[in-house]
Amino acid sequence: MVSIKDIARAAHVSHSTVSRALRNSPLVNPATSAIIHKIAGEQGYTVSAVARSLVTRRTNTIGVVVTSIADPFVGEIVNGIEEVALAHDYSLFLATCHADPAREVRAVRSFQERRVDGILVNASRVGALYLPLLEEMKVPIVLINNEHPGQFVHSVTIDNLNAGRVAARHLVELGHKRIGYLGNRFGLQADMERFSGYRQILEEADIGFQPELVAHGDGRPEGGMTAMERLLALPEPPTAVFCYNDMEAIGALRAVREHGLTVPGDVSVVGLDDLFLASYTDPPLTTIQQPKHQMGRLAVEILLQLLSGGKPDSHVTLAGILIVRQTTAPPPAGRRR
Amino acid sequence: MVSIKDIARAAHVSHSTVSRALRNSPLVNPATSAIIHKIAGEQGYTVSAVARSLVTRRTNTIGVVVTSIADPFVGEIVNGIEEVALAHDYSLFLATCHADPAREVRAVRSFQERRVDGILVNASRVGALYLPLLEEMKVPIVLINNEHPGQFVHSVTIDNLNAGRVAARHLVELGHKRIGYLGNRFGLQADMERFSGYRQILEEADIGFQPELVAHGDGRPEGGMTAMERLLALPEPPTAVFCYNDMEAIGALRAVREHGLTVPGDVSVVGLDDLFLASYTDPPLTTIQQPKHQMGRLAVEILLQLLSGGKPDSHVTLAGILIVRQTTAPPPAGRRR
DNA sequence: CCTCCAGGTGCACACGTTTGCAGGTATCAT
DNA sequence: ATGATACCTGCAAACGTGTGCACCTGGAGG
Repeated sequence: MVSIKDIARAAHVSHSTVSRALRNSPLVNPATSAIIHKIAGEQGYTVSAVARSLVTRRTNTIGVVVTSIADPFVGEIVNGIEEVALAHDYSLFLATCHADPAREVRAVRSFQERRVDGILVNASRVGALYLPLLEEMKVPIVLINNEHPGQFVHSVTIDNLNAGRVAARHLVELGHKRIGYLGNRFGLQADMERFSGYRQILEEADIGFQPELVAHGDGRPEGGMTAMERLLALPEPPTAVFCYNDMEAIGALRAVREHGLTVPGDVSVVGLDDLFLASYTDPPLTTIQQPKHQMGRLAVEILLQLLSGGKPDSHVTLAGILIVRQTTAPPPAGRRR
Repeated sequence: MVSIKDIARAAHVSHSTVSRALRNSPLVNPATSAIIHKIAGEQGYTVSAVARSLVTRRTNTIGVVVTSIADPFVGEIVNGIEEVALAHDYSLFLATCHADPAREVRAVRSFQERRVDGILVNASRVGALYLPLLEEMKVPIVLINNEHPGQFVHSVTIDNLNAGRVAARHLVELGHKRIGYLGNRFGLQADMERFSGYRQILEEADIGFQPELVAHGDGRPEGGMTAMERLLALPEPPTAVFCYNDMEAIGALRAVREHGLTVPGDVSVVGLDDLFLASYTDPPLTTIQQPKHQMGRLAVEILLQLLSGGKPDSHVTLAGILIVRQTTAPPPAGRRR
């Protein structure tokens, strides 16, 4: 592996000059610089980021910890992250935790050792556990889809409360009276907030909250399916459900289908996320669009501001948008009052 | 940021001893080791991986370049990669190239600078371009889902040819005579091989290859949909299609639906990949299962063998398995001969 | 001819580790 | 008392790069 000293020897200059030349410093004579560049090219030199990082105390890396990279939702967020990271010449360390706090702290600890410039966390389950640790390390951290009270912590989320309200209101306006909520038992705050929004609308519409219409899945199709089956087994099942996310909604669609009912004829379904596949369900899914890509971008931008000494807003919330497709309709005639 | 020298000062020993103690070297006295560990804990010391890497000439990182991390297929592969990487204390650099050769070489170059111990590439479009460059760098590289003749290059793929054969044979055995192929114009070898398998079976079954029954998408639902529309617009459309992957199959399902036809009543559909969502399409998708997770795992394992001086098989191919769900059935009665 | 200045270059140290080698101190056998 | 041995510790060099500072050279101005 060729180093700047090798080049220095070949060019009959000191390694300092080589270092400067390769970084295109104006201090070095254009002629010698040209020679150095030429030799560097011939020898196939590539600078060692690790040696550079040691002296500059900057690694130009950011650590990203997510629940599961196989989840399309986080995939799109990471896509956004990668995009702006690349644009600023930052590289990404990726770690998954699969909702396991132990793995999450392990990932963060590993990032520490690697001296990442900043950390992005999607769906933290522990937070409090290692956040104090990070504070003393002074590694800026941005939470995605998860807020945390600490004053050194920044976050970007969607407005979950409002998303719940918008979804529920859509169903109310269609004339539904029995509206279920398919939650996510691993959803933490996000689940609570979406539920709150849903409940608020029910109260405001004088429909009232009916606890038996709430079931919890696991955020994935399987969980959505079994949760929906529970609701369909009720003596008087709901005519509409608002799902924690699109994945559960997909499971719900299947449950309805297997129950011999149709969507939206017998029951309306609203998702949340607007994954690419929401357009390809049958029928196409009505959902709340979450600006996943933008969330990723924004998270990195906040991080970069922090790194350059800026003082960005500590908690950014984005609005979700209702996308009406074909899984929602007025309740079946026999069930209207 | 506290270093090993700070601890040395506090413990009244040399930094060498601290280094050894923290790595639990048997050379150091258990008593002093205990003191050092205690102080290190109090001061919140974490070793600097970058300084260590500089001297050990190992970074314990591996670079992963993929087309798009938002693609569920690559997501599952990366999941497998991450799993065994974590188990061996390797961290992952992630970069996406979006099928852009320029971005791909840029990613690889960045990995070079970061001195990754090895590189994993999913779906290379250039390969030849930077592979020679890598050879002289002696960075082991494993291609996933893409072979390359170079003798220093390793790869893991599924048996595409056989996958094409299995899919086509399944349709032939159901009685289909007009079987279409929905390819991927960006699929390169994989597309060619799957197509070849499909074509072989048609020849062997004395059905013969009909060029008009082949259309190409882009590997995503949109592309699959428009390609399928072209086939459906034929005077005598196919009664079955084999799709390059599940994503295109999902698009195909939608095209059929919007054309007023049913699956599998009017046309059968076979996908390839067996994404998690294949179970949740309507009807659930018949497909060839690709061992995505295992491919990721295997790729890393090969890499690790290379890193420890082993000589693993350079080209591993895995078998796909036909998963029959509900998108395939005999052709409609009127169309049978 | 002397002085000054600007443009280039090199010296030396720093960054935080790891590690071969030498040295130092007990303990023990001779 | 001397030597050998085992155990522990420190010295110093190395990894590859960046950078403040001093130095040198040549040319311009006085």
